[in-house]
Amino acid sequence: MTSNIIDFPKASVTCAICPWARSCVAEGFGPGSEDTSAQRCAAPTKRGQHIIRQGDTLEHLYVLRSGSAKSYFDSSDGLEQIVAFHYPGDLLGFDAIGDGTHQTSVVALETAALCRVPYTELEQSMPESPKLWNEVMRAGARQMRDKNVHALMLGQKSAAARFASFLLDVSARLAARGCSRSEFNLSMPRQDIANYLSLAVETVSRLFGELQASGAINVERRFVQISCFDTLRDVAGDASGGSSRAKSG
Amino acid sequence: MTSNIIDFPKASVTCAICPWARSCVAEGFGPGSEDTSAQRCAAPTKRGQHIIRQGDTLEHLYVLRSGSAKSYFDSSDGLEQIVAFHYPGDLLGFDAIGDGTHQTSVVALETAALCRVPYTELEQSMPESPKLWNEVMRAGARQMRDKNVHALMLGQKSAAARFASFLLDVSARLAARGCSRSEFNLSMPRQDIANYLSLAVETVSRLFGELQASGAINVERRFVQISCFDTLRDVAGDASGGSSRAKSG
DNA sequence: CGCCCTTTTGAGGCATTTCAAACATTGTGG
DNA sequence: CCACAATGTTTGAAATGCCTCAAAAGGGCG
Repeated sequence: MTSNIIDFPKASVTCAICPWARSCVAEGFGPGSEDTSAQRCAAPTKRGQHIIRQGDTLEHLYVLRSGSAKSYFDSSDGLEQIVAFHYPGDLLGFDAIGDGTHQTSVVALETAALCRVPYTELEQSMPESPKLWNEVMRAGARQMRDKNVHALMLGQKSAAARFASFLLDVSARLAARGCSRSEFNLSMPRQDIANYLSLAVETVSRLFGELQASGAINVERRFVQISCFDTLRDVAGDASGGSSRAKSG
Repeated sequence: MTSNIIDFPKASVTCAICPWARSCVAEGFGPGSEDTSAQRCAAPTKRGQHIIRQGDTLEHLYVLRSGSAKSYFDSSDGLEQIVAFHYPGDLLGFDAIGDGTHQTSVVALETAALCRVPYTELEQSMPESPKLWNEVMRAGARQMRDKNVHALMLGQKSAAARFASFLLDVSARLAARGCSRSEFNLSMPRQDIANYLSLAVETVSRLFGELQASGAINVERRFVQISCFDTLRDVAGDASGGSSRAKSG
């Protein structure tokens, strides 16, 4: 078992039978959505393959149907920051709406199925399906909240607190998709966790070890079992010698 | 001179005479926008007053017309992170669209004029004015890009690089609004700069001193003169002993 | 089976924080 | 208009959390 999320059927997928339809922004797209939705499903994407490349012109938005992905941002000076991990139901590519150019790259962390939504088509459907647009906008706004949480984590929390927050976050996201909240496989390498949390890989490795030693979790490579959520929440709060840096006026 | 932005007329303001209309998401709102726009202008807000409070139900979106503001996010554990500074033309409150609740607080940094847009009204106008909605969405997407840049800055750059990036960013934003890019007043205290960049106030103070000593800038309290943009760009890159922490796979 | 990527562990170093104190500025009431 | 308080800013010295460097052990895959 390497993936938490059951694979999505590869062909003839309709929103009607999609397990994620309820929480999916693509649901209800256009008139007669059951028929048209199938053709919007892109071919499965394997681990490491790019779904979106930073700098590309906006042609499609995507909805992740199965598997997982990361999106990252490259600066002009060669720095790279992973800004989000994605799970089924997530909208990919929203930031490209700003100026018609994708601002982040998105790459599959494991075999993934996608819905591909042509943006011009989506744009033209706006007057007749305001509800769908509202959904897209709401998905964007939710991502914005996530980014605020991420910024707070990077800015104000200690390494241990960031790490515990990350585990709780993954747990919650998987639980929201019907998986176990206490047992799951991380789909990303330590390196990606480190980058997302802005820590050194070695620090992440040590934090895994420390949390395991404390009895709060059990780790076997990428397989994680959470045995004490309270401990995790304590650490994620500001338990450790977390700096109280940069308070706001 | 404490403000870079000339004060906006307080009453009877119409989009037609608004200096920021071209880059404003509120422009073109509804039919007969010139007449209706005036009533959408909220009373001027003084320094320290809240425009939006985190947790409030979404009732209005706002457009900043003059002055400046900051938005910040409070975590359940009492931590606080400033996530953005705002200048005229900026849309405020987008993140509330996610679940109908404002996710960040917004407070004026100096006397500010605002356009207040009732959200239900805006929502109902969607079918007839898709262009406006597109503008709102684009504004949101641009903010998302800004947040990615912010995350990269917090995660990957040294204190000096963050600080130089900040000065260049403010300079660019003011320049885009017709102000001098090389001479301006910062509207926020050191404490807010420190929080936004996730540094200690003392570090920010020292960085001001160091950049001034290097001759790149001149500082007099909150008044900043940039004399060498190249130096600033160098520092903002990854010049100093910036950690190459957390590279992504 | 051997190569490469990932993960782990240890020891030392440094960037930035924390603590401490003085100074400047703004606002307020007498 | 001045005294006083509150806030904002600067500077110095010491402490520390996390990184960097170094090296080895553990899987995955051709």
